[in-house]
Amino acid sequence: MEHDDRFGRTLALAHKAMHECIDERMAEHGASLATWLVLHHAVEEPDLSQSHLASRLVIEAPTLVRHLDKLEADGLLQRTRDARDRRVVRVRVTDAGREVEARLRAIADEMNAEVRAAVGEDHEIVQRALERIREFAVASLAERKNHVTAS
Amino acid sequence: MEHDDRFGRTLALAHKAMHECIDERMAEHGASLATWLVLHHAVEEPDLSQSHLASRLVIEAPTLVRHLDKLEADGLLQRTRDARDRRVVRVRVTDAGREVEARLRAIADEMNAEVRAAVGEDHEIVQRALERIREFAVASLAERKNHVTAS
DNA sequence: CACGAATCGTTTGTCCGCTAATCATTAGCG
DNA sequence: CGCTAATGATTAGCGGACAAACGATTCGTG
Repeated sequence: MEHDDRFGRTLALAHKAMHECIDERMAEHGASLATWLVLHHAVEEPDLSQSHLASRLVIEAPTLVRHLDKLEADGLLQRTRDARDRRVVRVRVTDAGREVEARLRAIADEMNAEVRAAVGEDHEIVQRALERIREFAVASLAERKNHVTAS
Repeated sequence: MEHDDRFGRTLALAHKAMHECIDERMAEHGASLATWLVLHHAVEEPDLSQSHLASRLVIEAPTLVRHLDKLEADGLLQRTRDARDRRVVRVRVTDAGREVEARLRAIADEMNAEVRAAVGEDHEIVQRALERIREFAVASLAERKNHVTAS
């Protein structure tokens, strides 16, 4: 009783605990999960524009700006205006940034392996289920927006 | 390729999409997921102290204070100082608050059912897996803190 | 070619979460 | 008894997300 077996609640609590755990581990290296994600995607795809990088990260442009401000101030990446289209800013990770990213990625990979082990043999089922949840929610949201614009 | 099959990422994206979807539905009633959760737990267990309510919600006391400020200003609940221990504040939902809570709970239940359907027959497996993830992360975090205090 | 529309990055302001510090009150112990 | 310690709520301030509005630039169509 009182266990509140709502799916969304379980999902939220699992997410919160895992996020907190990773954040804590990365904090020992003076970083955070959010800034690592930026750094990671910027390493994976060099010279992205900020808007493209934001869409890879599934965050909005203003959120990205602050992370880039911090990472640039820490000397982990550089912002350069594109010569051909002077509106866009290209993001490039420095050597120091690549080193930090590698250390943080090791943490993320380790955490990932531990969680996968904790889940056990069902991890593929679970991962697919999570993807379906996301697809459903995104579709539901999109449909709602259509109704609004149609009204 | 480039699919980034990290478990934590999938979890985070599913959580984000579902949270956004529920928030959007509740926004049509002038509410948010966060404030509904407060209202809901306050209805379920009347006359809780704020610190106990916060622990039920798995948020910190200062976070709760702001939600209570808003809900009280909207006339959905009342705060009264306990006579026996004048430090504690007891939270009681008003009739208007109960009405709003019921409407929002209907939204939550509907969303829950839809997500469960989207997941399919594996929903129990998935829910248990999410609970294991949380347990692992919480345990890992606690152990880390022990090491810190022991050092 | 020129002017209105779209695009890109940024600023501003809000929401929700946290920690650290503060204030009132109560508990406990000398 | 009285003083210190602990407890409950609050305030202040920060991190990370968002939307809305703004300047700068480029596009596109007349």
